[in-house]
Amino acid sequence: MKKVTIVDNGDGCFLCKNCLKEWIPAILAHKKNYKVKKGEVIFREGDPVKGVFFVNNGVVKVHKRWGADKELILRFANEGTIFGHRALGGDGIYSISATAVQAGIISYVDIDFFEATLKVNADFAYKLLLFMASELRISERKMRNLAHMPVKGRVADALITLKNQFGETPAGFINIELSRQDLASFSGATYETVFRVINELIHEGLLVLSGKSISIANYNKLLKLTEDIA
Amino acid sequence: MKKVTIVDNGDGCFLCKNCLKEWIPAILAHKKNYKVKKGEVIFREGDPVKGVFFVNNGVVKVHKRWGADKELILRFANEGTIFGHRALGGDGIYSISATAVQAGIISYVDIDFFEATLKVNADFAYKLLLFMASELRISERKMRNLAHMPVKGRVADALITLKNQFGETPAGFINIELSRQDLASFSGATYETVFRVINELIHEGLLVLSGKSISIANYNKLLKLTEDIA
DNA sequence: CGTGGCGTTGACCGGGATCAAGTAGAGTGG
DNA sequence: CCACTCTACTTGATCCCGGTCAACGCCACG
Repeated sequence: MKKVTIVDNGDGCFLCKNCLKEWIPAILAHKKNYKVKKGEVIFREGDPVKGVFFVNNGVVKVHKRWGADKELILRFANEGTIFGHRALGGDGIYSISATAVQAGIISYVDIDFFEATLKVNADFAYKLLLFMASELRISERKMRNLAHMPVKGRVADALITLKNQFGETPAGFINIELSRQDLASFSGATYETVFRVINELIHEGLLVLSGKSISIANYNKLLKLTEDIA
Repeated sequence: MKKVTIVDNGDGCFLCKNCLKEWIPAILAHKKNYKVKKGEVIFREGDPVKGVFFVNNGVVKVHKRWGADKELILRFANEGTIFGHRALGGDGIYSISATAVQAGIISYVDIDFFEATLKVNADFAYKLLLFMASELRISERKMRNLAHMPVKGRVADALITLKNQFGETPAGFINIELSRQDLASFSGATYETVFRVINELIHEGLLVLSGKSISIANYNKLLKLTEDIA
């Protein structure tokens, strides 16, 4: 995290939009806010762990590298979502990277304070626990998909996930601006393949494009591609 | 879980061999022990969630199906390890299956009691939290590997993982009896491919076989296959 | 003795990665 | 306003890893 601008616009909801309002006061006193630009790296695999982050505003991708020029995007964190918490109890080194894909404001809480809060506050720990259990279920599904589901299904799954997480614009387009490269990394496939697959999906009438924006034209058929009855 | 034998041999360590001894008394009072046979299904994807399990003894595979005849083994739980905890906060349906791969004794704690314990006991919740953070890191690494690492590397990684988790016999063989099919499912590849890859590794002098038992003959070279410098 | 499960091996082939090359837009400087 | 560069998008050609299918050997077991 280099040359970030410190801002202090106070509020915003953490961890999960609705469930943790009661703990914000404790955390508020100990957090710092940073403004991040699009594409800005927040932390990188191999960096020493300093704290835990929350997205106040904007979108952050959590990703993991392979070799020099391959990555897998594990998830996107948007407004109200924690990230960097996987570092808890680890070896003090981030095992993943976090990069802003849309400009925004992120909050930072140092790891010691965060751990202390968790140890003292069973309800808070419990909520985080549930969140992590849910992340684990998502991870396991994604692992299974990467192992067995063809690319077409994975792209469909990625689009559905994005729609669910970010919603749609009034015009019906998935409400996130994502480079094709990022969509590919999120699907676990190459740029070119994802491109071709999206074209297929358009020709089959499941998707509609407008510039870079993607709209799901036939949700049910798209969903069917993610099922395992092949 | 059908026609299991209830036994009561009392002790054994949970969650993590060394860290949770102090909480055992509370859980002991509310757990039941079951004897499981090799190959016995403990619960299945789609089953309603009733509780959380611990392995007292034996080995359990946690796996997820794809279609009729494909699966991915997510992890193995051995002595002292919790499983089924991902169901916490979910929709009340197991998203994965658990099957004994070696006969043993498992403990069962019903979900309500387990949740109540977590909510009341911050330290306990914290320990479980750390465990889940570690599982998340492992999952993410595995996802990345499934997306980008060739099968040979994944098999190498699987063997190293097994060695670390189960140790070696005095003769230097990985101390778990695993069908080739399970090894394949754990590596995220097919039976035949894994077979060929293991042959390669033997010819290259990295592995030695004795019946079904596998011994790692050159750990460093094996490890090198799991690195991303390709 | 059959029979069924697992191990073993070869032949085939297709999905998707890789490579290469062309196009279009967005900023930049003259 | 135009040339120039750079990055992202688009598309075709090729290749190969690894999945699929099929066949056979082997041993355990009813």
